[in-house]
Amino acid sequence: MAKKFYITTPIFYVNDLLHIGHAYCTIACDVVARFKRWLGDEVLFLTGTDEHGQKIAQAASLKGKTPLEWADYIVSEDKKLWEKLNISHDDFIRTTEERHERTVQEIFTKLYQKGDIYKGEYEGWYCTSCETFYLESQLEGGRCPECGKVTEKLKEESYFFKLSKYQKRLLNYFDENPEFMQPSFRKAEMVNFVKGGLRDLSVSRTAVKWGIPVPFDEKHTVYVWLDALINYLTACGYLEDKVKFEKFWPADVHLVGKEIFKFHTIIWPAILMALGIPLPKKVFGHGWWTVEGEKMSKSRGNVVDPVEVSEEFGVDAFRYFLMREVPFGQDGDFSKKALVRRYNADLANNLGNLLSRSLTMVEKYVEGRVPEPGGEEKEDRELIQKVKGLFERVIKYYDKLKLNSVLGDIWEVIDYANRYIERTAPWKLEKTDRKRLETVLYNLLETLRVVTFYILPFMPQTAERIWERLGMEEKIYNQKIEEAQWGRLKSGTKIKAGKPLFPRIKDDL
RNA sequence: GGCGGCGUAGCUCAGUCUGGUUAGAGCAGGGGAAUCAUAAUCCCUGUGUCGUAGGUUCGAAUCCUACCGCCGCUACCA
Repeated sequence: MAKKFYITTPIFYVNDLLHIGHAYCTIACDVVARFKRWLGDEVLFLTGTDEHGQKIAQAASLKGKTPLEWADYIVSEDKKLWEKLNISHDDFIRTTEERHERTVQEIFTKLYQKGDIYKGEYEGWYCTSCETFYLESQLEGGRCPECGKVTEKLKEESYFFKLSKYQKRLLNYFDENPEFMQPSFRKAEMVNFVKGGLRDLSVSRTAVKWGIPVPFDEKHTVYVWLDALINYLTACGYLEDKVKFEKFWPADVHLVGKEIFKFHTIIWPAILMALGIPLPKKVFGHGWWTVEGEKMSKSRGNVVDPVEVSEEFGVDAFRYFLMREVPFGQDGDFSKKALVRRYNADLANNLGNLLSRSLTMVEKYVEGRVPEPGGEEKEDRELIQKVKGLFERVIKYYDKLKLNSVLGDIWEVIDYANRYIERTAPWKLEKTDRKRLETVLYNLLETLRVVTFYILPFMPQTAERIWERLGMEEKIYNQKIEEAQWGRLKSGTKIKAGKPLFPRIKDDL
């Protein structure tokens, strides 16, 4: 029976176009989703957009649009980006969709009836020109942190979620499920935070009009975070498809940025506990990208546009760089210099050149056809062992989402294959030992063929291109996992030598 | 302020939990080989105060203390 696998990105706020950080998160999910599909799991990979809230209404009116018109525009841009980056999501949820609004209202009502949401008063400092409430701690010298104007203390009617009630249960859960939060250094911060005491959470607003109405009290709208988090339930059929819900919930991985880790590891679990629903198995908080050593920000004007980078270096090179450059979970630095270095060293010199030299030799020495392998010698066995051992090593890393280590292991095999060529020196064998030559070339091609399966989740286009070069007729996407076993390459297959996969980039930057 | 983390080769880091061979890897640099290949590849090449000062120990990058430097978290802004 196929296992299920439910993985999510956050839903991205539609206040602006997406940047490298969003692309990073989504590409990482895509890699994992593709790998799991290859394993034969039934995958639900979800992404989408968070469309409610004051900021969206403001952004829209600034452009002379209604909030929904504005959201529609951003959504169409987001979808274009995911297509460009080869993102293979199964669903794209928008919080303005009817299926979601109904789910949120249902859940709000349920929690209210249960007593976990109650009506109270929210006390805060209100800035009339920004129409926003602030906590005392957010004020800068008693003034609005946004516009600097004087704020006034106001009380607002609000519904509250009894977050405080779940403090103990959360700590117990963290304790009993050490894998729940990753990376571990962020876990410590969360545990600490909960230990410090939890206050009930205001989960409705009367000042915010652009939001989902509280069903039994329409002057309130649902707080955007509650609205947003519930998307994970909506999309797997919480309300409308019991069978689907039973199958996919709980989510296997919520992959989120470190800045929203807390919402996913504290507030979200507490809500689920209140609903009596199992918690997601894992929440992973990834790091941020700086650019040329500097924090990325609009005001600095250094926001990296994923479209631009993919157009300049290729989508796969971009995907590769993001996944390879930084241990997953840590912050990383994006620079063209670093990208070019990775591109040349890993993609052009190691992988690309390995393919080129292998295919050329097959063309020159054995008429472009996969030869018949003969008896194995020591270096053959070493190579084959490396290739065969890849699966076991890689799957451990996938479980921990150490995607950069997955690539590290794949490239170890690629490096080894280059060394294998030097050791066996086929150009000499060509003159001295045809049988041995054929074995060596077969092993090389077979190594490339198997490795291509491992490259596929990271660089789908590249995998497809290598696959074609190797003379495979079926699409690699349709291949079952068994095809990655050593020795499935058929002798006699006609290969297709061609231009370099990754032409070297002159690094005069 | 409170809690936590980090400081190892020019650069990025592994190793520290479970103390014990000459402290490792990649990239960059230097030398050489080879010629199938995208001047790619392969081989050789690092005497590094393992932040500083103490301590524990037969023995510490690894445990403890202090100090210096950097960073994260400290809720309702997505």
